[in-house]
Amino acid sequence: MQYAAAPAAPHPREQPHPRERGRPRDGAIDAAVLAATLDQLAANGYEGLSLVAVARAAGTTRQAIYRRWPGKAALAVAAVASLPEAADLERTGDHRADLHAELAAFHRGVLRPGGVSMVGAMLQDGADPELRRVYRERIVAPRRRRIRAVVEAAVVDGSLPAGTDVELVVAGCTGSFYALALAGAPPGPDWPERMAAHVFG
Amino acid sequence: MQYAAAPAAPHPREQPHPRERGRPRDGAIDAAVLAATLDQLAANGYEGLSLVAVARAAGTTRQAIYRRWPGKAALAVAAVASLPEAADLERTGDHRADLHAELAAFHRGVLRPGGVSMVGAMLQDGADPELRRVYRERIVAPRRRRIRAVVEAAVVDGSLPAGTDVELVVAGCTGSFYALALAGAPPGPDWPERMAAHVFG
Amino acid sequence: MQYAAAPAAPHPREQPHPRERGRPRDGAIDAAVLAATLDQLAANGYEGLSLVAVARAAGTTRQAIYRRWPGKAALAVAAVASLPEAADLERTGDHRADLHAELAAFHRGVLRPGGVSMVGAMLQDGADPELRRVYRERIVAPRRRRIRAVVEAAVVDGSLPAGTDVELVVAGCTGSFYALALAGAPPGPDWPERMAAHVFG
Amino acid sequence: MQYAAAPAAPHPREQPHPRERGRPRDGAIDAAVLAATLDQLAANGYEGLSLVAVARAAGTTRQAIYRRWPGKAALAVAAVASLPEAADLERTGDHRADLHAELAAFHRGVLRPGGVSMVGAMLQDGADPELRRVYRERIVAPRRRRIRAVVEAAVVDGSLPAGTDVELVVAGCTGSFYALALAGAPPGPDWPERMAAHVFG
DNA sequence: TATTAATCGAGACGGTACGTCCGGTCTTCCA
DNA sequence: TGGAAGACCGGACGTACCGTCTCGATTAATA
Repeated sequence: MQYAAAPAAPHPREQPHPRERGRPRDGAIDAAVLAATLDQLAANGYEGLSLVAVARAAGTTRQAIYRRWPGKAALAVAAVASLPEAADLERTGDHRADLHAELAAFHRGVLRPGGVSMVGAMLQDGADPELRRVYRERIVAPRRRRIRAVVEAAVVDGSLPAGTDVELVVAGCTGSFYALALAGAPPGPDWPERMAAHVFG
Repeated sequence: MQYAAAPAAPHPREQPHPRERGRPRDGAIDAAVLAATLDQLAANGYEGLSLVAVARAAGTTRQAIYRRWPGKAALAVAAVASLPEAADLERTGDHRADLHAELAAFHRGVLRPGGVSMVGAMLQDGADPELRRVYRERIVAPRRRRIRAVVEAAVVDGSLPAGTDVELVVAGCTGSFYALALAGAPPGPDWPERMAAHVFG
Repeated sequence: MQYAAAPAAPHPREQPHPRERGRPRDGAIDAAVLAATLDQLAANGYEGLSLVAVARAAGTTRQAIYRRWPGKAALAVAAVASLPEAADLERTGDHRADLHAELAAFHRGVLRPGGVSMVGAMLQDGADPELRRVYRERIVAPRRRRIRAVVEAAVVDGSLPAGTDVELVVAGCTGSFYALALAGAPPGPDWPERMAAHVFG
Repeated sequence: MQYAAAPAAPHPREQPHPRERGRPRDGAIDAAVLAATLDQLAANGYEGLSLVAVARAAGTTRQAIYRRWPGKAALAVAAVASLPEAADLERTGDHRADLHAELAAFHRGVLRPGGVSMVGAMLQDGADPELRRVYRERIVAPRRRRIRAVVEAAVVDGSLPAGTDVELVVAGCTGSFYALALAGAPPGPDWPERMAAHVFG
């Protein structure tokens, strides 16, 4: 179990009767299923995600999954949505140090088991559109927003030239990691520092 | 196990005897299957790629496919790899124009049906190692080599500063595309030009 | 591994938990599949028995068949074994009439569709040992036991000489049928009577 | 290789031009294929007879088989027809000794590797009718004829009663072996003697 | 001696069946 | 009512076989 589900996430399928009748859902099953889903998703991609394997790994049955989510795609969405969102970092005003800190956080995140695989899964057409949307909203967008803030601040105070194509700088930061991973040469632990030096050389 | 479908080796699986023994493969089947695979890939993505549908669309049988490629994944790689790889481009000496041309070729390639999906598949841990190796050798490495040549030439003649981190520049070129695709904002047709301008601003 | 389809155990595979858990098997499928199998067996013989055709004729799927029997051979055995086994017959004390009745029952059984083919399959070295064991236990042994009882009773009361080789008499009863079938001259409907007369001439 | 093909058997498929042109057939292939076919037939039955396995065991290819026989059924027929026919035995006039000798010959034959399996294969509906016909003519009928001759001679000279059902006596001789084999209790080496004693007790 | 024609090894091809796995739905018992 | 177990349909996957076909290389009788 590599990931912890976000604790505040509401129950995926709203109960028809808000007044809960009968036996209540076992919350431990939600967590175990989501964690197992993330593992499977990272290890085998969306296509290789097997509900029977998830149920087995979570110590429950397929039916318990279908009671909570309408299908495979929704389960994957929920699993990704349960990933903890990185907290905002302190800004020091030293842009290079700020970017270094952001990229170090990104690096730690993407190097978690299955992190790169998850990126790969999200790039595939087969993935459910809703799944990709949630992943972007919860994982990709916040990270981009934070990196962009650092870069824009640098442009404002003249650390970067005025005409800088901010979008490409931001995309190049995380993108260089993907490109190197795809080339079979994932960058080493000094990558965040090198990247920050490259941008603010 | 060899999956390559290089244009110089018309039959996907290298024959152990260079002198071909037995009835030769029907090249029309190779072409029809690859074309049908690309269609299916574009229409339904990798997950929706069905060998029986491919065989039917190609007017042949599943067995003829399995004779050529060991399975669905290899077929998909072969289909993408079978598309005409951009020949080595003329160098004009104008580094910015050269990089623009290279990135335009990359852009065309990655926007082909299933191109991004293929990148995603190759980033996943579950992918067959041999498959990833072939993909890197046939697709990723040549492209990186060509882009690197342009960047290094620019460093040599002073168009880029001496201490430039060439690897990060190269990785940032294609990587920015991946990052934008992952963010749900795949760059538009002016991306090669913007990227070249960004590097050689 | 249990193939038996005894009337007292309606589900072919014994459930590990005597208290049945989960959704129970649909008995109508068992019946429909066995009936379709017998039809196919009679029409095309064992070799021409196709599980997909059986499933289609039974209005179900191959998977439902594989849930019940491990394969084609076991299905064929179950089909033949599923037909009503002659109950123990009343002994009249008239040994000749008793033997006649037993052999008539055997005759009816072995003339059922696929009956002789099944005997042939069970004589072959390639047959699954477990399969042969079940066939012997459920089909062959009871019949032999009943015929032997008649013959032994005849020896006891002097209708047959004291030194009679009972085993050979019993084996000769059913065996003569096999020998004639092998010779391409399967005996006619008077065979049970002739055989009884031959033994108790 | 358990069996030797009959040496005098003519080439299975007549050559269209009696004047042999081109490369002549390799007679060794005929023999090797027939022997391998008999082995496979005995080991796996007619259904389990695989031409690719036969070709491999015979050190040749499927095509060489199809050049000689039109298909699987014809190959099996030819293989069975190649079995050496047992020579007629000397009659001593001692009926019991004569029957003993005949049954001993039958016993030796049926105990050869795959002998019982071959009987089983011939009892199955799936076997080609022509195949069964040839087997009967070449193997079963001569044996029956010889045993019948002994029994009829015994009836003629009064060793057996006048009204004896000769057909059932003959069928019971070999049939008892089949019945015991089917019951999982194949008779031991004294069976020919016991059987002769049983008939002429 | 050169030609001709058939065989041999090898393997592709269409078609069909087998046995396994998964997704999504359902039906039963038990807590 | 939820949970565990498992049956159900539909469909895809990968393997094996049959009978036909098309290659290159070989081998002998003929021209």
